[in-house]
Amino acid sequence: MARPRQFDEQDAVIRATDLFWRRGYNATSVRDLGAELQLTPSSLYRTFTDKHTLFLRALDHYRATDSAQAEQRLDAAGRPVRRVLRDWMLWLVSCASDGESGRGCFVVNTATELGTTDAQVRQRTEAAFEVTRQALRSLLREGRNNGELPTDLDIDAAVELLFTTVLGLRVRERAGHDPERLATAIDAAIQALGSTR
Amino acid sequence: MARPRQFDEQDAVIRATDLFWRRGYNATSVRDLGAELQLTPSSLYRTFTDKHTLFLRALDHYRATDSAQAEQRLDAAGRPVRRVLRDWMLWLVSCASDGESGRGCFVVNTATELGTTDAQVRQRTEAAFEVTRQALRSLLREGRNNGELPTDLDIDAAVELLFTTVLGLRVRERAGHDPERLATAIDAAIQALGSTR
DNA sequence: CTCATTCGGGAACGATCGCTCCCATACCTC
DNA sequence: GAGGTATGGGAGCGATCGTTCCCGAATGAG
Repeated sequence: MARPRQFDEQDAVIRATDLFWRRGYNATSVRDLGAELQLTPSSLYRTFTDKHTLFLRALDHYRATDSAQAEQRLDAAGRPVRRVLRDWMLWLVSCASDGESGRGCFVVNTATELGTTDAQVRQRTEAAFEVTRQALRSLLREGRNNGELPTDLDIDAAVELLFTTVLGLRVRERAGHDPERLATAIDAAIQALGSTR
Repeated sequence: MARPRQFDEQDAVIRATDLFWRRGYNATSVRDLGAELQLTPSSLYRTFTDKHTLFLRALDHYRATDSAQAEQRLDAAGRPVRRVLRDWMLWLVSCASDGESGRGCFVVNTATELGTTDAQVRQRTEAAFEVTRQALRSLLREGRNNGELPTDLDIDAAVELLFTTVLGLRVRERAGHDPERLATAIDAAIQALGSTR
């Protein structure tokens, strides 16, 4: 029934995610979004309700694509655990640098910009964080079980350290820090897991 | 000559720092600042030129007080290096929680919000980061020299790991994460330094 | 005291903010 | 084809943005 859309809603969400990711929530205006998504204010509001709702959509899309890809790359699937972890972290601080640099992580940027002020946003960032922690936990458990990591490794402590390190790496990538130094930090974090094997 | 100020400029900078710290640059309006600093727009602009310049003043003030205090707490002065490091990191994630929580680190918040877009801001955040790294380096060197840390400790790598961890801790404090988990991450980071002594 | 100078207070500038409304247009259903 | 419906385009809403200007008040210098 009625006239169909002339734009792809999913594509619009992708462009919105990119813009929010680079500039943050407050620095991105509805008119910026309109120009980037190539749709008028009326279409934008009819489709996405308002700026805040579109931002939540962008966060959800980021989690369903970028975050999901990160989680997938953490799946060992028989490969050496240390290698998987190292490649994963190196990818985290370099993937955003393809083409243009300093985007960091959309979730981390959002968490620091909005803090705990927005309940809906916080729920999503926390969920994204928890997924990462769980993926790290699974990987470390697998490494400990198959002997690649020390049998007395404190998984909970290692997860907290690695997860915290990852957040720091994301901040540093956003801040434009030297990739070699980030690589040094990554190797040090992995070495902290212990020396078995 | 002429009429003197009725307000304390330094006190105004302190209040401005507090506001920028909590809300970030873009989310803080000049009128918000005026209400907090209890001065009219004309006084604000006559004294601080404009919003951006006042923000730089706030960043400088933060570095001269909070950052300087952090650096000071990293000075071992004969105390055990691990203990100094642990107390320092615990203080980092708890000091901002006195009274009101989730402020994180003003420098980290700024670096993630503005990224590398603002040259004047970036210069200041990078300078603050470098000070922290140097303080960590000095502490680790002292620990290695007096036998508290392994003699074969890779100082550069350890600095990168600790510094990255600290940034992650700041993000997590801002995000309202459980202090106990942050403490777990801190202990894991220190344990990663090695087991001598 | 006089005067130049800077102050505090506040109105108001143009621009932009997030958002709404209207209408001709284009499509699906019947 | 006719009718109902959601679309795209765009003017424009009130509010707020960062900033400027003006003016009476208060002060130090001569």
